[in-house]
Amino acid sequence: MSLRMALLGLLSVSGPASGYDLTKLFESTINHAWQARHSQIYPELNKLAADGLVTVEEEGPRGRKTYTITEEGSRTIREWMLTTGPARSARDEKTLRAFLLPTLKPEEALEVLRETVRECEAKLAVLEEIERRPSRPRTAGFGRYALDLGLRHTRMMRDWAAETAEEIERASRS
Amino acid sequence: MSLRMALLGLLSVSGPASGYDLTKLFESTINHAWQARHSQIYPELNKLAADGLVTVEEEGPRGRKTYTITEEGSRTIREWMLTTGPARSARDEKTLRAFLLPTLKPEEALEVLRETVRECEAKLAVLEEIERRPSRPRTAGFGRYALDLGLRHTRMMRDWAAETAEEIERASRS
DNA sequence: AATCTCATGTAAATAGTTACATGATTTT
DNA sequence: AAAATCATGTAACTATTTACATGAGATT
Repeated sequence: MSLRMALLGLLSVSGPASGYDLTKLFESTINHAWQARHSQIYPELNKLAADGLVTVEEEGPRGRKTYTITEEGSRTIREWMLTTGPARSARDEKTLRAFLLPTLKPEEALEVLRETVRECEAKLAVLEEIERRPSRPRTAGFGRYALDLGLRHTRMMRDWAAETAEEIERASRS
Repeated sequence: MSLRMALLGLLSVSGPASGYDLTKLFESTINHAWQARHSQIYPELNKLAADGLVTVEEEGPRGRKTYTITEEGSRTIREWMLTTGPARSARDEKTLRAFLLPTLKPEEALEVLRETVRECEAKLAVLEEIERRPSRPRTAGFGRYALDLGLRHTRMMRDWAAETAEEIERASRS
């Protein structure tokens, strides 16, 4: 269901787009909250069209199909957004690794944490660069929230890794 | 692969356990980073046993099987933990919803954000309660990192939702 | 005796990944 | 002319969810 909603959401906020566009949009916007390959996106768009939630308004060169969200599609995404249910799937391999840190010896755990700090800082540099450059008006509002959450999440992770490393270091010295 | 590693990790840190125990451990510890039902856990444990990464050392009443991690299992989890690869899957439906907030009208988005704040605060109360009560020695180190990250994540989310709500309110007043 | 919790499993369906397949248009 | 990018798709495999199925032991 989430993939459907992600696609409807992107079409709703960014306007009409092709499967190819959506694949790239996925990568450049919601990538850190949800991932999908073109091999999953194309069939899903066909299903969405069959269900009347999107339409192909335009066919361009190289077989390009431009999808547009329909009234029914808009109603569907709106209802999903307003549905409050605690049944939210959350999977994060990085966090999983963090949980399993105690399986390692202190020196090994330290190395993993330091690597995490480095990765977070690299990601922060990218996100802060995006923050500085003005975005195209079409995705402005959308990008704002996404970016802000991404920045906060990455900083949180970096701080946790750094402080946990310090704690382990202190403990192993005593 | 992640489910295998989660199971090996839990067995490594918490000691021998049954599929039933592991199902509950999953829920009570790494639930916010990874989920798995018993219908996925039981077959995976059988595969792990077939691959020699765990053994059934003990069979109890009601067909209970107590799994223990083997030397090879320990080597496997250790290698996975030390492998740094940027190929980490991360899926979070809550964050996805946050991204799609611009599909809603400001008043609706506000309501969703306020609900998010309430949910985070409820979750924080639970986590802070766990933090206060002393844990059993067997899962102490494990619980520490998991809990700390969970607390930080939930606070980050709450603050983001609250501040974003304020921002939308300010914007809609002008 | 009934109900609850412990305990394990399988089957069917949906979701997601990896690999294969093809061809048009644009850029160098 | 070659290489890069645009563009869509399918097949096979793996992962995950939902629903079905069963029975033992403990508690009320």
